[in-house]
Amino acid sequence: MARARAVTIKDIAAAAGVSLGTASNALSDRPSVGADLKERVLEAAKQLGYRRNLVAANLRRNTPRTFGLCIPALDNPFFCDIMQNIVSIAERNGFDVLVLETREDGRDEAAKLETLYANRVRGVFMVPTATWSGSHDPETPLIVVDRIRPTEGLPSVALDNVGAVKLAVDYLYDLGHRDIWLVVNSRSIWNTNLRAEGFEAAALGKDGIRARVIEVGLTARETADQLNAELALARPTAILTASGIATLGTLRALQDARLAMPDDISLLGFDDAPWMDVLRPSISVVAQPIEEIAAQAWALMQAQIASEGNGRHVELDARIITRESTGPAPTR
Amino acid sequence: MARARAVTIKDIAAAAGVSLGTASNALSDRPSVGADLKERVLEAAKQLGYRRNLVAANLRRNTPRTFGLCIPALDNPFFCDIMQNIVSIAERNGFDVLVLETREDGRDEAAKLETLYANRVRGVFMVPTATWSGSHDPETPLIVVDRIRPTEGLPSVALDNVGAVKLAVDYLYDLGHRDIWLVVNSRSIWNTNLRAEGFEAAALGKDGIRARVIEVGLTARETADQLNAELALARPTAILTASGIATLGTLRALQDARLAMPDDISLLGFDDAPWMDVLRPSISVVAQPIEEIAAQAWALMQAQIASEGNGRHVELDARIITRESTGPAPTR
DNA sequence: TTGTAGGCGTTATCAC
DNA sequence: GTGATAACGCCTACAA
Repeated sequence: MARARAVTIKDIAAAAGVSLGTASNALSDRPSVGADLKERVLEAAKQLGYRRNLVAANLRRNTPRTFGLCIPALDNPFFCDIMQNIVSIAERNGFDVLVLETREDGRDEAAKLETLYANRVRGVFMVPTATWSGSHDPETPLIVVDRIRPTEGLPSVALDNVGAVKLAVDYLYDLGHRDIWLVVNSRSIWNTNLRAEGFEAAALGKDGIRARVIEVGLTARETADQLNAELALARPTAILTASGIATLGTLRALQDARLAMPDDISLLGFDDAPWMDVLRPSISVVAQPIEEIAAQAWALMQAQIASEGNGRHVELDARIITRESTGPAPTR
Repeated sequence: MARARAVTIKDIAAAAGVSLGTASNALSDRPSVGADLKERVLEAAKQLGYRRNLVAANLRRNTPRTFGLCIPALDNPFFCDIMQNIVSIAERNGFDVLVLETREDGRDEAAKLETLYANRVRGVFMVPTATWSGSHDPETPLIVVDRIRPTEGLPSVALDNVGAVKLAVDYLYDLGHRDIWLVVNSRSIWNTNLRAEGFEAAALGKDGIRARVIEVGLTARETADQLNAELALARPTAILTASGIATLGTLRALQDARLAMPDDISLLGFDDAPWMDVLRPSISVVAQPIEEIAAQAWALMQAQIASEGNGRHVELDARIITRESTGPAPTR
């Protein structure tokens, strides 16, 4: 499709009988232009169906109205939520978002970042993979989202993972649970490992609690199978999970073991999902404040662009959504 | 953050001691450049950390390496899957994609489309809202995805909705079901209405079948409540749903009514989701070929760019994923 | 094979 | 308040 030449500012300047500069000023709504001329220019623009060429504009002003977003997996509901919120805020502020998927691949990630830089994005929001080298363009503001890694002090925003788990343990403890398991997919993942550490730390401070971390595979199926094996040997009164996948797998294991929630056992999931609110019993969860995470990421980006608050790290609090899967500990 | 001037082609030309044109040719890997010079240029580029400015390049050649994607809702797993697949294909082909969310709002949609055009995207993939005016830039290839509307012949790709439902009805009929309901959220939505029509048509051709369309509200909760009311009065042997939301709501209703799947009743959902495979019983579904939809959308886009096959419409077949929620009709 | 120069559509800086 | 004119960084005839 050979694109016809689009109508440019020059065309409308000619049509309105003004100079190119004046046309530009009028179209950009700059103060220094007479009301009558402005009218004429705008009219001509509408007549000709003028559409500002943002790529030219961006080239000229060197501050594009585009942000970049690097997400590990676009088919993951949690990341989709993050994306949805960031895109939404950006749009509200008149920015576009270039979305790239890194598929949890560190090599790829570096290439994706380069692509973003080649497009001269104004800044990058990034959920880094575990293998990210950390290398980035110091000229382009970069906000790390959700996953903080023990690296150079990049500005970042994430859940207070330790606090979240502590909240969960408190909640279960107050319901009378003394025998609690944490199901975690892999302690080699930074966030879930933090949650496991938080779990152990929280348990340490409680009287008469028997807390145990069950480390399982990365899929829901593996989680279910391995948890089933554990449940054949012993049984807690409550299970807390450290991720959405773990929640799903645990749910399956409990159904396989014909344990009723919350009468036989309480289940407190991690990360909310629409179906959790609908199923019977609906699933209580530790929910991340995704909107707030996105809002803080945006705020950090603005600060970074204004070169304030370099390297600040923001941690946000989780909240517990109480539904039907959690209840008082059974008295045995 | 006042961005320092980035290193340009001019800088590396100077550093390599060649002319600007040669530098450009070398960096673009054009044939007409000596091996030694090319080497020197590439070396200089690496030394200085040169990064091609794509916005300048795009401006010059007027064929950006960016596509636009308009999606109604970024928090919907089905659309996320579509997006993931399109983004993935685009990336594989060296293109970026600008993602915009229309929130099912037709006014917004027009504005979003304008944004994309302002960025001079190479083409637009779009899942249109019900209220889309259909207006678009004839110069920019537009591929309609998932939702075909009875409009001007835009190239489009979608599920064969009628065929999908026919497949589902055949499947249930063969299992012995004669009393089948279709739960559909709203017949004012084009796709789900097609599914309802397909359901009625498919049932017409079957001996001794009693088929009924239950139209419910737009949320899973409403679906559950309204279906519960219906189930109090009568009960089919199988329920087919017309969307993911409807599936979720139906599931809740069945759990509320304490109907066991598949012994009391069979449930065949629409659109697959990870949790459906994990829960007990796992949910059988009519699944859309999302990868193929994305691949076809891409192919249509390429054809459109080459100005072939204008206005072609592609329909793809659904397939049934048999899991535990469907089984032979109970003999009463 | 290499260098030169014009232009893509804007914005911004000047004179007027 | 308005109008030339010079960038922005790159690509690409075309000339050398």
